[in-house]
Amino acid sequence: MSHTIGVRQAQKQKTRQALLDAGLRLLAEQSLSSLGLREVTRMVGVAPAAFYRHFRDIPDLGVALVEESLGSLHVVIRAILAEQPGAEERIDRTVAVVEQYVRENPAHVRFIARERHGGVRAVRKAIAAELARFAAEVAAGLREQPVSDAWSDDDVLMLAEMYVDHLVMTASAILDAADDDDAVACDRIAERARRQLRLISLGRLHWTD
Amino acid sequence: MSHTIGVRQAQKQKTRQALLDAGLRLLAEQSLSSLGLREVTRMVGVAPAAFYRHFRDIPDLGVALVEESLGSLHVVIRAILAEQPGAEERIDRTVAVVEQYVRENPAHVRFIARERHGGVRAVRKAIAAELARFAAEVAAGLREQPVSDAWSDDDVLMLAEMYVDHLVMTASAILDAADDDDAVACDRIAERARRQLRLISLGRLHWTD
DNA sequence: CGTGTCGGAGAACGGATGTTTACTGAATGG
DNA sequence: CCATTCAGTAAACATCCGTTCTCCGACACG
Repeated sequence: MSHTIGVRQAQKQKTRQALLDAGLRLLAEQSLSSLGLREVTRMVGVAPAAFYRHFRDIPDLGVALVEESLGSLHVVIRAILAEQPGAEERIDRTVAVVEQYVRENPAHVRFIARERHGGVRAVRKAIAAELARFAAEVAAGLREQPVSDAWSDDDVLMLAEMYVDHLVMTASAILDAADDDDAVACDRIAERARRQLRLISLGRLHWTD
Repeated sequence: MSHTIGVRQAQKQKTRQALLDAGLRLLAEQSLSSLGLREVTRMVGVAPAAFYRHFRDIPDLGVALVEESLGSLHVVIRAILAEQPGAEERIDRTVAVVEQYVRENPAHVRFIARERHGGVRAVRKAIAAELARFAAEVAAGLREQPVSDAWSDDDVLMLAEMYVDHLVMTASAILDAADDDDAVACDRIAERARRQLRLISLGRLHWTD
């Protein structure tokens, strides 16, 4: 294994992570543009000035949260694209994976949905760039499927972007229902998502007319 | 014409509207949860305490902005649903209407997109309720088309919700591009939206299999 | 082992915040 | 015409904010 470097750096990264966690927790009930620096440090239990050892300002922390949030989403995308069987099973698995991800990472999902159109330009741009990368990744996955043989690259990307948008919207909708402890609404949204994916899938089959 | 009541009430509504306008303007570069009461009154040129004559607090002003914003969106929905000719012209007109609406009401569009998943619960709920009403209205419009004859009411509503979501996302995307004065990106997004609508339309035609 | 590095503490700053209070003066309506 | 209503004013309140400064003490390393 690699040489363990620095009790110093280890502690620094620990508090840095604590700041990120506290920020994410506080963002459950407000937007990034109203998140206070002192608020974050207070929750971690460090002096306000310590914040500057890790981030230039709050938007900077926001950008770091984008990387953290969408980094873990990468796993989800790959899991969905790796599915082998037919269209129907694929859709079921996709929605199931999204449901599970939302259940396990509610704060990250909420953060992305909230700040995607939020009040901090730098964070908006970071999210948009990352989602564009996801769309490209999905497009590459779709390309490999025989169904896309007659498609132009532009159209494949268009479809991929629709999938990504639909994924974010679905995740956010499930989260909203989960916040109200409304399991019935959760299932209803999941079923709706499945049918919407089926509809898109149908359109995809008949695209080349 | 009706009896003109109250120079008193007229002036009151005038400042109330001024507060709403100022709030909407300030929300171009921040979220509602960080909008300051004093900030709003300062821009209007009125004492901070005067705010309380019109709204209980900032979230209250937020829900008033929801009514104002989505009230004007009603017109767009009806304009789209009233289209008579074939599917292709319908799609073109739909996107054109959305483009025009975004160009004429950028602040309202941004507000809805931003606060739909924003940090203020009351506003989120108000937007969700209003969008649900839109979806119901769209569903009623779709029901009347012969294509939907074999559809269940649930499926029609599912489709309507997809249209509404797609509409909001498209409007927001066009707005983002317009903010960067990127006319090319605007056109690209509009074209993408048209193709996505075509894909959905295709799926719709083959749903009953 | 001794010296330099550096993450964090603590205090202080000027300024902005939401809310309440007592008030003014013009429109209102009997 | 006169008493009342009420939108808006002005000042004061306690708090909170982001940022800067100096200082400390534990780790790093030659």
